[in-house]
Amino acid sequence: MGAALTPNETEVLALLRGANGPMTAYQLLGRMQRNGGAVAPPTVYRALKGLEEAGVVQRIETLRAWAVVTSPVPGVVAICDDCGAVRSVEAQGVFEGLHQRLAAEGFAEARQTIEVHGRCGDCTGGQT
Amino acid sequence: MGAALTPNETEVLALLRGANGPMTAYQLLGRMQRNGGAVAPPTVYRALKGLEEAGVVQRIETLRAWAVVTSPVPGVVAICDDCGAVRSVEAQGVFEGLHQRLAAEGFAEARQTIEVHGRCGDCTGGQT
DNA sequence: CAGATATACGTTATAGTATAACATAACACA
DNA sequence: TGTGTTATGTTATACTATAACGTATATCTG
Ligand SMILES: [Zn+2]
Ligand SMILES: [Zn+2]
Ligand SMILES: [Zn+2]
Ligand SMILES: [Zn+2]
Repeated sequence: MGAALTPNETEVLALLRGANGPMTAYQLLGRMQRNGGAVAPPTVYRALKGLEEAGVVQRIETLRAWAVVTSPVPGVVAICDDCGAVRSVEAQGVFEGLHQRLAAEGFAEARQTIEVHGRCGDCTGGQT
Repeated sequence: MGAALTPNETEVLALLRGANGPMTAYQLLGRMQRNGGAVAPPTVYRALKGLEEAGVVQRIETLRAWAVVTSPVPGVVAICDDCGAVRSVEAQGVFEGLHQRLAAEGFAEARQTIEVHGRCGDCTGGQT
C-alpha cells in the first residue's frame, strides 16, 4: 500500500498546495526555515522524492520547479510564459497516440513528460 | 537570414556532433578547456544559446543536457534509461493533436517539449 | 528486556548547472 | 578616424541537487 506521508512530506505538500503555482526546492526550503528553524536542502529534496513517488507531486522540468499533481490521470502541463499559470490539461488521446507511435518504433515507454509553453487564454485577450 | 555560426558556436556544435549522445554544458566545457586553454562557463552557455536559437541544438530537459537537433521537424525525444540512447522520433500527429487540444482550451502554444523515458528496442530484447 | 533491523531525520559538505556584471577585442562601415 | 555592434574574455556568484555519515525512533524477535 502507498505508505502514509511523513511529517516532512506533509509539510512540503501543504506548502505546495497553498501556493498558486509551482515552487522551486529552495523556495520550499525558505518557507520551512521560516516555519521551523534549521532545515537543510536534503530535507526538502527527500520530501519531494517521497511525494513524487507517491504520485502527488511532480517536477516541472522546464521550470526546474515542483507542483502538486492535480489530475488523477497524467496530463499535459501547459505553462503560460506571461502570467506564470500552470495547468494540467487532460489529453488522453495525445498520450495514447504517443504510446502507439513509440511502440511502433520498438520503444517501451515508462514515463512521458509533456510540457508546453505559450500563453493562456487570459493572457491572449481571452476567448475564455 | 540565420546568421553564420561564431567560432565558439562552431566548436560546441562540432563537439556535440562528435558525441554519440547528449552532453552536459560542463562536459562541453571540459572538452573545450582540453582543446584550447582558458574557457569559462559563459562561453559554452552563450554558444549553446546561439545554437539553440539557430535551431541546431536543443536542451534535453529531463537530462539537463544538450544534443544536436537531428530532425528537420520537431520530434518526440525518446530516451532509453538502459543504454542512454536518445532518439528524436517524428510524430507529427502527436504534435498536431496536442496543438488542437490546447487550442480548444484557449491556450496559444509556442513551444512543445515532449520527452519520453523507457527502454529502446535494442534493450527490450529487440524486435528491432 | 537485549539485540537486530528499518525508516526517517539531521547535519555538513560538496557536486553540478546556470547567469550577472563588467571589461576587452574585433569588425564593419559612415 | 570615429562609432556602433557583435563576439569574447573574466570574475564572481546564484541556483539546483546529492553524497556521506551520524542520530533518533519505532518495530519486531527471541
Ligand atoms: Zn497567462
Ligand atoms: Zn503508454
Ligand atoms: Zn537502450
Ligand atoms: Zn502547434
